[in-house]
Amino acid sequence: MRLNSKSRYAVMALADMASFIDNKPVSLRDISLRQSISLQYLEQIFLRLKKNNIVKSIRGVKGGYVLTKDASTLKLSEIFSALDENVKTTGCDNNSKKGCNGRSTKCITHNLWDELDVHINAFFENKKLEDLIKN
Amino acid sequence: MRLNSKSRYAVMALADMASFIDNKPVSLRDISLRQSISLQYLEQIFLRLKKNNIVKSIRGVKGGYVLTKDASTLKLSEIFSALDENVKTTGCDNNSKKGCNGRSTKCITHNLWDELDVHINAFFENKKLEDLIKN
DNA sequence: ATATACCCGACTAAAATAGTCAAGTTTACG
DNA sequence: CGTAAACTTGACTATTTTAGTCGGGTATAT
Ligand code: FES
Ligand code: FES
Repeated sequence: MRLNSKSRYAVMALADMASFIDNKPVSLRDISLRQSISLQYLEQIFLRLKKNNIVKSIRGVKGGYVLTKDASTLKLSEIFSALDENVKTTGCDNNSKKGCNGRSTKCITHNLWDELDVHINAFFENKKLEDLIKN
Repeated sequence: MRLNSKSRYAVMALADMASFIDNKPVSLRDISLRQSISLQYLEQIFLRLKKNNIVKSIRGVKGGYVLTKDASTLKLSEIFSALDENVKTTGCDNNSKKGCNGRSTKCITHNLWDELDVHINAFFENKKLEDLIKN
């Protein structure tokens, strides 16, 4: 099981922002340099974060991004869902009655993977952005 | 985060075997039919399981596979590692001192992903094959 | 004016995934 | 003995996902 780089970078970038507590906007260029993440990749990521109201943008010179909520209330699960990075270990469509094998009942492992999803999501639900900057 | 089909099928197939408690060998053909998994894919999977001593094989007519240990002691983590399906959410080489960004120190999110790995692995470590057949 | 910084859609090389194919070997059973 | 059932093994492939890049915008402080 891997984590994709978009999510990893998103958390990294937001943690970077949060560690500079002055509420001036932070430019992606700065994050890019400090964290060694491609600027153009960051732009892609922040578009998503913005659309999902995790950051807001200020355009023009001296512009950048600011967090819309405090790092102490921002959950990792919010960040992940903003990037469509959802945990899904089942092989079937969870919204359907059908199983991963195409049959009309769920397979013998379905409940296990369901439990696993819950287990992993709990981690993201309980972690706040703040938790990783007070290090 | 997804789970690959090899691991999912491996657990499914082993659970199938474990639910027939008579200790006669179970043929892949039977598992294939009961669980709707491609026979040839199962062969590939069981090669791995055999090499890692999770099952043993009996060749020839009336042959098949049998579990080498009891379902009550077989941990999911053993199955996963047999298939090289390891949890790894960090972006860096954990054995190296270097960070995911190529620098000489670990990045600001490294400890978080490390914690996540531990969290997920704990699930596989605590789950036994038996847990999913007494349903 | 102009440089800084966000905005956004399209594109792509490389890797991973989810299998299939083909050609064996071994052994129970009639 | 012959044969079918079942394991063994390596190679191959189509598709999808990943991890970005490219290129052309628009807004605004100075
Ligand atoms: S994983 Fe949902 S039915 Fe198999
Ligand atoms: S994830 Fe290990 S250094 Fe970034």
